[in-house]
Amino acid sequence: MWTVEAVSHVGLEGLDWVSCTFRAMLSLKKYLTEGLLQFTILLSLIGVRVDVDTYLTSQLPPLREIILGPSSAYTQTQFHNLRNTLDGYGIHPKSIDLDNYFTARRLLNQVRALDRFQVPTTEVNAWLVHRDPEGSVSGSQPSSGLALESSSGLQDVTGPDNGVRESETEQGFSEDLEDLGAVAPPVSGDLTKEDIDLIDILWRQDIDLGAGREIFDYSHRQKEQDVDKELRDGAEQEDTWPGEGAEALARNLLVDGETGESFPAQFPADISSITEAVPSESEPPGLQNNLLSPLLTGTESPFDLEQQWQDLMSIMEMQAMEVNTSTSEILYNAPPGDPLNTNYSLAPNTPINQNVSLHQASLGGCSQDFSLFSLEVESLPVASSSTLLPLVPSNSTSLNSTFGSTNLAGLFFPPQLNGTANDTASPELPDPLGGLLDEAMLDEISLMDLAIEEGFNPVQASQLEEEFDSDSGLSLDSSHSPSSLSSSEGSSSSSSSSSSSASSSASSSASSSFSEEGAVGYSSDSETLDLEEAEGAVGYQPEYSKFCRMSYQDPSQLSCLPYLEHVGHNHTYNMAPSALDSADLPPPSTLKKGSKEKQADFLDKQMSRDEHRARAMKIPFTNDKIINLPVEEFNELLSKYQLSEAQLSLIRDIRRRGKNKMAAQNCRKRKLDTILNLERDVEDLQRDKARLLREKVEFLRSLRQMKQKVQSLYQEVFGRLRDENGRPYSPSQYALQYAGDGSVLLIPRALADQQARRQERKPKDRRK
DNA sequence: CTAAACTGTCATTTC
DNA sequence: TTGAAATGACAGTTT
Repeated sequence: MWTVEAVSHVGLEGLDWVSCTFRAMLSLKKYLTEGLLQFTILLSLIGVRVDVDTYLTSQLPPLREIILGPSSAYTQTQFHNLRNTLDGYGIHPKSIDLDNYFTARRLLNQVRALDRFQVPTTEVNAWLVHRDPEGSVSGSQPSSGLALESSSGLQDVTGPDNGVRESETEQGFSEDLEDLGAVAPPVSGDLTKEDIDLIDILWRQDIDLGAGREIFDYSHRQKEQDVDKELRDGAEQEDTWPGEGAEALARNLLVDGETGESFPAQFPADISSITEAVPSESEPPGLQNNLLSPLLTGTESPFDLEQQWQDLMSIMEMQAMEVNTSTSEILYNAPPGDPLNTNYSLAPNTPINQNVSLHQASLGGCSQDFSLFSLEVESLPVASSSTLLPLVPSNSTSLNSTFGSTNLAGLFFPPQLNGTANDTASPELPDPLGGLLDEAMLDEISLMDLAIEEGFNPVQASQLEEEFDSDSGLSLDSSHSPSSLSSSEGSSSSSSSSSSSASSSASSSASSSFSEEGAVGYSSDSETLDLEEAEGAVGYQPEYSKFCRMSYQDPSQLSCLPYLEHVGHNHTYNMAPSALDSADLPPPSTLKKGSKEKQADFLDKQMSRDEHRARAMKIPFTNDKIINLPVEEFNELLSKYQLSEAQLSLIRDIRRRGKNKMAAQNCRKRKLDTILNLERDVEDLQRDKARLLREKVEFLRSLRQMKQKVQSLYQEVFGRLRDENGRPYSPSQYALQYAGDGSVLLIPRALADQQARRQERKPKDRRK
């Protein structure tokens, strides 16, 4: 259904575009916007990171999410870090894994950067400067094909605001660097103005999305929330324990969104200052768009684009679906009204065809793994004996070709392909972007091979992205933890189901280990417990979503976060009861005192109520153990310590609640699975029903044809029969009867009627 | 600000 | 009989 909607949507857009082709400015901008978007998403889908997203304005916040899924925040963080790494700016010294990762990827990214598609910033800006004298009047009334290029914000670019903006940009950037604890001067020799702008734009876009870089750092977000909370009601403290210095520290220290580095900040947080430094944030699209891309304006509805790209993602999902079912799906989607309607199987033809066009337009040649699509495309005409058949050959050839002008035209002219003129081949369509985008795209496509050689399969990545709802193409590691794989269960009928189970289970070890071990500072064997937890208890751990809601499904990746890396590797704490109190206190004299305190503070915020209670009651072991230990070991553990009645009661409550919590989670998961399974069953049954109905229609049709054939043969034979006088028999008096042995007898009509009646009764009698 | 979704908890039932 | 699991219901929190 969505496919039809998506295609029709694109088709409408396309018609609109066609009608406005030569009026052009708005249309061209729209065209370019869509084109860039499609281009970007397409490449993102196949694993080539083109940061056109960067150049899109804040009006398109969902884009990143659509491309990368909910994990995009993490990817974004990576990207910032990547740029920082590439540009020589400071990365957090503690994030060794991250550094290794980026070191490993640096070459590829540098190579990519060489050929990076950079239409919007420098080149276009310069071009706009040239256009300024003549086209600065207004962008809304383009009179020629060229004038239309002058976007509405041209004045702003070259006007006084530009200088202001640049200075502000640099100011903001230097602030950024300061915030990052940068080791390089704000404008180093390696950094071009373009780079600065790019970074600025990236940053700005992040802010556009509602947050600074900090948004990608959960610790920081959490800390911010906590700090805010503390500021709001400082008396709320439920459980206080020694080490309040951390909180005091938290008031003055903020964690950098990318590096995790602490830095002093005046309240309110740095976001506000950033926003002040970048005044275009709050301004209407004009200036901003100029900065980002003069080709883009605010005319495009984000929702439409979002819809389109969600549809695109859905198409990618469809790629993973079983292709053989397409026919029955078609039947299923057809209006089930009259099964005898001969149009029954033909009804969805139009959507099908549009669907094919969309595939070509959006996905053609994007991967070598396209056999599914071509299969589908080629199999569709079988089911749809329609006038749209001639389209198929061109489509299949296009599918097999690489990105060229043809496919680009298909990419950027989906409207025409999907519109009424389905047969019109794309090559003769005007392609103003042709050369420009061709090269860029081809370059990126060629670079895609590098990515593949790197062990990164874009198709797999996109599928993984769908399955696990995480791990964007540039995630650190596409491998998932064993627990996530093992617990993704066969019961998961749909992607959502599998994603929930996988993500939750994958996260269980990470979340619990961090929240417990990191926060409390004891329990050296929480990992084994976590494994048990993940395997034995279905592994649905909601703390995960609290802890790193952003993207992390793979616990191994957590180590790449600086502030988590410290925690994750912190196995130095032991569970000795005597060490508890000292562990609770932040280590007084360490080099990383500040960060440790901060982490303790942060992780403290992550603790559940029971954990706080346990800490308050000085329970000498982790809630993890309390909850997950078998009864014997649990009792054994209790016997080791001399606990007060209150402590024992609390421990029992914690155990009960913990067990019940997991039970509730399992229960809900089970419920959800049941619902999903039922849903799938219903779908299957409906599919079967549709298939059976179709077969019935076929049988009835063939039966009718055979009857007609028999009737005509009967009449022919009967008409040739002559009596002894050479006259034909009267049909009213005689009839032909088929004998069991295949012979045909001519008998009187009355006798034939009698026998017919008998034969009619017999089945009825049998039924009775 | 509100509705919906999510999550934790309790009470009770089931195994 | 007891403990653990399952589940409905409710409340608090987040989106």
